[in-house]
Amino acid sequence: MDFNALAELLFPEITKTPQDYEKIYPPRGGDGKVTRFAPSPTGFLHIGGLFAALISKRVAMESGGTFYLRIEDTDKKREIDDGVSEIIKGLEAFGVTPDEGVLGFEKESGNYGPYVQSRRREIYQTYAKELVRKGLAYPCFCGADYMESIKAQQEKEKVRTGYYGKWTRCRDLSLEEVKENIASGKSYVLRLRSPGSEENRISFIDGIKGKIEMPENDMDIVVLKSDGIPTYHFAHAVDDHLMGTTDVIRGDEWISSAPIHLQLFELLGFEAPKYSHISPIMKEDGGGKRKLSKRKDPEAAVTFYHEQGYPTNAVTEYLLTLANSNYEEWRRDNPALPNEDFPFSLDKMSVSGALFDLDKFNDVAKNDVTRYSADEIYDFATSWAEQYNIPLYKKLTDNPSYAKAIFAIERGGEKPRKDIAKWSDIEEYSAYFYDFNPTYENMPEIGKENIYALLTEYKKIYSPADENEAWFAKLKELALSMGYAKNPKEYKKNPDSYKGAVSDFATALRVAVTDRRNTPDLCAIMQVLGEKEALSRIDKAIEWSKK
RNA sequence: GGCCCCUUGGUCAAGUGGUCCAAGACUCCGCCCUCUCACGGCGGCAACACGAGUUCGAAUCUCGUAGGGGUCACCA
Repeated sequence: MDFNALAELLFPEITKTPQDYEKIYPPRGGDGKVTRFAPSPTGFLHIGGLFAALISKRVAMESGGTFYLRIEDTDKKREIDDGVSEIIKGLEAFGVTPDEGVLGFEKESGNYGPYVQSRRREIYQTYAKELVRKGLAYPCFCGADYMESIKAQQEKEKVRTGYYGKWTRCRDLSLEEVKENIASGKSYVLRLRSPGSEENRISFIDGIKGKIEMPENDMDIVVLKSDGIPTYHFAHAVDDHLMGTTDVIRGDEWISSAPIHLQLFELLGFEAPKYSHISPIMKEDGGGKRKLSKRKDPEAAVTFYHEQGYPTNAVTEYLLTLANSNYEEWRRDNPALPNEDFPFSLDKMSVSGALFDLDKFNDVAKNDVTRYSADEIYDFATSWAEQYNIPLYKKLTDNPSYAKAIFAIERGGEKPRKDIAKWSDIEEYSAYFYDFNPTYENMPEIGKENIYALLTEYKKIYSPADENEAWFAKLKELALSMGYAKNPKEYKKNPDSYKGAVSDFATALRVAVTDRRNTPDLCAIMQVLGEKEALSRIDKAIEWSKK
């Protein structure tokens, strides 16, 4: 067989050679690691994708290397319209921005492009042609029907399914036969003539899982589809070689095709990258675990966190705790540092899949929120509300300083509150500052007449300028003078000698002002409300207690 | 089914042959602090999948079993 003739027959229009491309894309120099995120634009960005991208970026950052974004759009059937922009938007929202590659629609940076596979057709074909020339690839005219029939036969015989060994009908077609087939208009794919054998064992060192040993690939896998577009396997080898990727970090569903990839790199004369296969993020499902599914689980889509209003940084922090469990410890020791400063390490990655734990995530988010100032929270919350909660947006922007004052209550300091995990919590958290329609059903059980007396007396001593300590001292003094015990314990000891405890008084006042039993510091709340509003609320409660 | 990966409390996990009658975090519970809640402090429940072997000694090494996951496309 004259492979050169076959190559020319198949790729007459390809005039470049691999050497030409090697010149155009010279090795990158420097010893930083080059990583990439290479999704296909088939849907929203998945949390697992974000996870892989985050890790890839950190690995590059850690070594002073480069992290780039490549779009694998070789399957036009599954592609969706906004796929690319969804991915870019998603990455950007969570701060996983690429240093190089695809930046937006028709927009990219870097010297190793194009970074969109559909624009690299000629490159793939050049390398495919070379493969044919070397006798390592051949056209295959077996259609879907034949593939199905051998699959059925193989299943019947209980042997491995696939195009290999004696099942390869087109492997040894003569040049004449190929010509005839093409002339008669038959479509074909280009297959690898795999030199491998199932008997041989190959192994590689995975950056996360360690040594992995598998049988060598002996399948004549498709390299170019009938439309001349490469399969993932082939595009992966060509692109990651040409783009100088040193470390491929991807989901562990790829482990099983690693032998194909290793073989491809070898046959093409490329140095294989270091592979690190990360386990998928799982979800609890009726006692068992399963991969987070884009279909069934809303929290699988990165947009979920956006819609709920989780701080984007909290998502990153949680993902980092899943990736490197020492992250939490580091965070505790360095509460003020940006998470970029954390020394990320691939070999601390867990080998098994972690369950996504919403409780834990909420805790991470709450802690994250405690680190923001009232102004920052205001900015985050308004931009979230503008998109997802217009009534809240209106409230917040009508009076920014009022809103900021609300967020400032008990913020900062030694004992930060952890009420807010996500911006959508703010509506409920701040409700009584805006709409006040009290039911008073939370009033303490001390009798309306006592509440009446308490509140009327309180008005006389209320001084809006009082700070917490003075404020409470006054309240306590008044309560004691009116026959209340200094604490619940005291009251319980002698319930008959008191009308209640100071805490009942505080609760009555709290309910009068907020209609809730549980709130942050009441003194601060009254200050934020202002003297007029506070007094009017107290009056309202007094009115109620008269009935 | 073949091939491959995985297996420490409910969850995330530390642990690389003795320092482990197994750390820490989340959740839950109790107590303390306390004007409520929260925060914080103290304490509690709760785990090395199972079985053999190697070894003076195993969560840690080996083998087997079981369970979970992945993959077997002209999808990535």
